Amino acid sequence: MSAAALDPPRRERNKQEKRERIVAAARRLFSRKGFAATTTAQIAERAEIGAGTLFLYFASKDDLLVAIFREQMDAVVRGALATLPKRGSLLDEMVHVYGAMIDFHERDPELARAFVKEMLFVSGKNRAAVHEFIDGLDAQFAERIVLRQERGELDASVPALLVAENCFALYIARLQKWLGADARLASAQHIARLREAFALQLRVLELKPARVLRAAPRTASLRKRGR
Amino acid sequence: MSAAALDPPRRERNKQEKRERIVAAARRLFSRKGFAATTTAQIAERAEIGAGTLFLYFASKDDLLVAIFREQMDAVVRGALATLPKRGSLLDEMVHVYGAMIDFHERDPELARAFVKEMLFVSGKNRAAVHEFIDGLDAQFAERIVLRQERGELDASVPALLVAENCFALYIARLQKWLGADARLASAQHIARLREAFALQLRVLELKPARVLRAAPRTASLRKRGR
DNA sequence: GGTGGAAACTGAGCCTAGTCAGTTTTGCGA
DNA sequence: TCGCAAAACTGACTAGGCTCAGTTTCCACC
Repeated sequence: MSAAALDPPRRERNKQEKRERIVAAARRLFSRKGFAATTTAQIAERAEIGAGTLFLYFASKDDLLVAIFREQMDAVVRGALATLPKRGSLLDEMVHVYGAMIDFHERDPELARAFVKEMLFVSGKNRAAVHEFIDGLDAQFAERIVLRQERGELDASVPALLVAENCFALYIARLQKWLGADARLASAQHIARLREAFALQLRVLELKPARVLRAAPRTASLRKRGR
Repeated sequence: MSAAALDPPRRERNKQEKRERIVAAARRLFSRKGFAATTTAQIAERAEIGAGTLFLYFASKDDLLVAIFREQMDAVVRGALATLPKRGSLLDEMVHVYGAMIDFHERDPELARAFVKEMLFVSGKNRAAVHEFIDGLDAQFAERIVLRQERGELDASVPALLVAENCFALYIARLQKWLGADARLASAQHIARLREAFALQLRVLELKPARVLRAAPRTASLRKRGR
């Protein structure tokens, strides 16, 4: 009926719209009842599709979560990059961006937990998207490192991309530790920890003469930081 | 019958023995048919217990996997620590130990994948065990760092434990990336990558005058390493 | 040696992610 | 306008992890 003046890609449009309905339904239910307590049948019902249709769009419930979350992380990172502190140090910039992600994760730790657990293990289109996200982030910071290296502020003999990749590794590993814990630290504290870790990695970029200043008493270097 | 001269803790002994049977059955089935293809019912049958009994000993199938794997990793690390290269650098030592773990993971990537995905998110007794394992490993390396700091070989102003923790983070993050990939690199290549990452982190420990030697051409620092 | 109650155990059955044979919708060429 | 192949969709069904009400085993105390 009335299949009149629709752009040729009607099929495509329908599909896209259906996908949106699924995502919207899932988002709502996940945040309302939690990830584990939401069934795929409920999502399908709310999206007004058959129970099996959901799996034509997403390979699994986990896949769906990762797709949703990754899109949101994109926005978070874009926002953070747009509000970088003027004249801040590289460390400040990194903490600003990664801190924004951490704050976001803190809003719904159960979802974040499931996402962080899955993100590196999804396959298919989502896997590519996740890795593009990570590579993009690494590239952003690598660029900012190079910028400073060219300005002579940082040691130019250090491979910038590798530093950026290492920082992401520090972020993800600590995030997992944080979210994996039953009793969770406040995000502010977690960010402070991450800053320490970053600072240590970024020291390799410091120009040589600048160091040595505050030499700690030797035994202090093994001291356990309060947990 | 003949319940004669058994030590009082019979209950305890039975429990321990039953746990062993479950672990043995699971190990065998997992390595024979893979993790996903093994059902908890099969494990229970082989261990000669009821289907529900398994869950009195392990909270979930994942929990069981983590318990088994962690015990094995203990052995791997003990072995690697016992065969540390004499007179090797700190980097050599780290690559020796973490490389042994990677080689172990390569033997059964499907199991390793499942383990690595779960290990930081398990709860209960297993969670404590996993974190003891990690903390123990970090402490080992921190000790070796301090040793060299005291000998004057490394910069004593750098917090040793934090360096060790960062290295573990690099290990775990890269391991996840490696195991998450569909087409997997040979472990030797993966170890080489990890070595690079470690090397970069460990530079912070170098004594100041030693650096600058081979200054790379400035633009080279962003160059993408071949993948 | 008997007994009460706790700890350990069992397996039928529940729940839900994911499948697939069959049905409907769509786009296109005649 | 019609026919038809391919794409999209459906929901009854399956598999398997996990639960829990009921049963058995164990042991401390009489």
